[in-house]
Amino acid sequence: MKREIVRRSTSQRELVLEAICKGNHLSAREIFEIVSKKARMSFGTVYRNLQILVEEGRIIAVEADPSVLRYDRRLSSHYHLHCKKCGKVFDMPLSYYNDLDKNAGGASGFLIESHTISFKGLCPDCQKEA
Amino acid sequence: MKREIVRRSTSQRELVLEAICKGNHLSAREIFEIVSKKARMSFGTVYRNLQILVEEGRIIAVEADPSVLRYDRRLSSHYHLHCKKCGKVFDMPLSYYNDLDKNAGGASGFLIESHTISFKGLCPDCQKEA
DNA sequence: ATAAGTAATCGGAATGATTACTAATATAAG
DNA sequence: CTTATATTAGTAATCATTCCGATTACTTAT
Repeated sequence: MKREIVRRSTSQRELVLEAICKGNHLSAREIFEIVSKKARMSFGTVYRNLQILVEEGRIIAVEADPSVLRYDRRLSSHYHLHCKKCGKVFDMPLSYYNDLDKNAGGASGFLIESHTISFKGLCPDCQKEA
Repeated sequence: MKREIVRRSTSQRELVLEAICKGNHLSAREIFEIVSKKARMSFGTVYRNLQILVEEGRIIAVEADPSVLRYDRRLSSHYHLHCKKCGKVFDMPLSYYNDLDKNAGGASGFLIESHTISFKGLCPDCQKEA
């Protein structure tokens, strides 16, 4: 019998969410830097609120850059590209392959919940410089 | 004019490679624990040799578990599943979608080098327990 | 065989992301 | 307003990974 946690609305949580919605694939550090200018804010608070927002399904954690988790507002599932040069993460204009989970699960014996596809390459800006 | 680095064969490097080939998707820490029983070995040496072996194309780094890089002998490109419960990483029996890179690059303006697909779910053993 | 040049090693310190902890604060409900 | 407890700030701790300086050990040429 676990007690139900009743979430409270706090300015810090709303500011974190706002930063994510305005920004693009921000890291916890970047979010902290934006939000700490507008309100008193500690690092732990950023991380805790990111976990809560993910749990509530309001944002998603993006793992395209292996060195750092990035966060994005929740839209329909999609894929990402990580630019080798500038390190930024971009959305890829492909829709989610629903069939992939079913197909991959069937033959293999794994119970598949979801998948992510991460592309590696160069973004348009970095191609120009090269 | 960059000087060519001439690699030397060392017992540490061979032991790292051997551990990877015998094991399955080991982390740097796990490799260290195996190899340090057989020879004098420091952490930095494990990491340096992992980088070298990846560079030489003899092993690959697998990013399916976001919290830690794992290493695998180099086979034909394939995909991985990260079990939510036990945390292990498994090979998925699917062959690499060569077309995906071409298709995704064409429309988007990105120059795509490669992609990875990571599945999340439960491995057969963990399904039984649940 | 010896010396020179340099790749590789050890061991530990440094870094960077993330998590954990504690006392103080703030919110929702009665 | 009071109470219960979710949330916070601030800091310490953890964990993976990288970096660095001194030493060791291959390799090649003498």
